Amino acid sequence: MLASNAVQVPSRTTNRGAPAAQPRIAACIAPPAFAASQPHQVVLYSPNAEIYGQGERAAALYQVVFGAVRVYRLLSDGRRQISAFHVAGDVFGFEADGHHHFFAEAICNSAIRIYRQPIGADVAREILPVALTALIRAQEHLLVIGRQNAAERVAAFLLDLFERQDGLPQVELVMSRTDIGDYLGLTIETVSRVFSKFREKGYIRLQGVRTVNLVKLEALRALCV
Amino acid sequence: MLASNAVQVPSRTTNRGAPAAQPRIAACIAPPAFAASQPHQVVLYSPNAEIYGQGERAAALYQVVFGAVRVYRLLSDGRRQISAFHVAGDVFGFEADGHHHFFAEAICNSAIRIYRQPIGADVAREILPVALTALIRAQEHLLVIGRQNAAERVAAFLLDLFERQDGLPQVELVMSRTDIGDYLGLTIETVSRVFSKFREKGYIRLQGVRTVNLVKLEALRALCV
DNA sequence: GAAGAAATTCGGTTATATCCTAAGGGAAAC
DNA sequence: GTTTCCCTTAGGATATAACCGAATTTCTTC
Repeated sequence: MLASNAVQVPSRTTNRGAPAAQPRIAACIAPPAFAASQPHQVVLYSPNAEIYGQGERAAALYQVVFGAVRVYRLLSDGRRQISAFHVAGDVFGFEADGHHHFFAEAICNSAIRIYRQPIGADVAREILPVALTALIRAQEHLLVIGRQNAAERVAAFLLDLFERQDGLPQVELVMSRTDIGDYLGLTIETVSRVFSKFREKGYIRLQGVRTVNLVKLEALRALCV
Repeated sequence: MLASNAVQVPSRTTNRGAPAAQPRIAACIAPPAFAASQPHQVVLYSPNAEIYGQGERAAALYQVVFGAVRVYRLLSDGRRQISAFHVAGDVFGFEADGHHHFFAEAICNSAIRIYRQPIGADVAREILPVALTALIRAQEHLLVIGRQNAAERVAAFLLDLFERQDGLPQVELVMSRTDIGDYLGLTIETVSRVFSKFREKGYIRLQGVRTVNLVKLEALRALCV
């Protein structure tokens, strides 16, 4: 079905999660289409498996078929900043100079569609709006972590997930508290405290640790205006 | 030379700077070219003049001919996050959905080349790498304000200016301490204190308030690795 | 050159989030 | 069913940067 030389084997395992498993080539499922007309392959990744690493040559675009991905950068002492989470349908892996400036890892079991063709004018026109959306998201996130306090950051995070889920008020957190903290520029203790405070105030209801019901949307919205 | 209906008049004045002056149409100078083949106009802006505002319809791309621009976003209580500074040659004003999500203002007297044409496939291919560079810059800035302390942020800021100036160790700060603070997610007092500390340690030398000599580049680099 | 206004720097206090430690809970493995 | 491990929650001390007030410098304007 697919040539074996197309398999990408993760070269690196992070020190934050479980050992990365070998990605396997999946049957070609057909979920949210981006450029399905373009030749591509679909690769499966286990939790915490590296999809690409900082410094590697970049020659592909990636689209989440199912699962979730975190894109992040590290300081030498281990401090980590997650710049984005990606879920089904999202395209990521844009690089300007042929090299990856970030790490990308699967958060949970995930399937990633990989496009390895060079970008022609037609493709550029297709992915430009996707790249611009990512740019705006990143710049809006700058406001959140640069100028908002802990509660405001968490509220913005929950509302962002909410809106990405087409307004379903029950939000599934695929990522851990550590991931959320590293995305919001906070520690896990602070994230946990804010979740507790929101629960006490009746803004949210927690079913287990990974399921959040947004009860008082207005209160959350009022926090991050 | 240029049609008078092409003049863009700033509709809004910020509460942070001096009143905005009317932009005037400039003679067509010919500095760093981006898409000089495309039809465009050049508009002059006075310090603190608004180039575009959040919510306005976005139908143009902008390139700094000379001067400097800040792009920022506001919270309702006035907190401000500057997402980028742009200097001669930089292209900005990308928007994904036909609306501006940010404000753009001239910092000093500036000339801006404005391209109003819709983006075709050929143009998309040309500006995609520019947009991707902006995306990477924004995401790298997330690491700075999300995970680095005050000294590390200022060091990263100075080194960024240094590298954008092709390695000239004398850096001219076109922006105020307030702007720097709002770019780094710090208050002006903290920015000022870090400058003083760097001066005491011999990392930098200050000639006046707006001229910085980077004396110990290695020390600054060591701060933000 | 003098006066006024704005921007910057400085000092001290306070608040927020981190750091550190430990307890509690849930999922996976045995 | 039990154990183990990891993630999460919780509590208290600490540190960093914000906040407040004021002095100083720099730039404008006359």
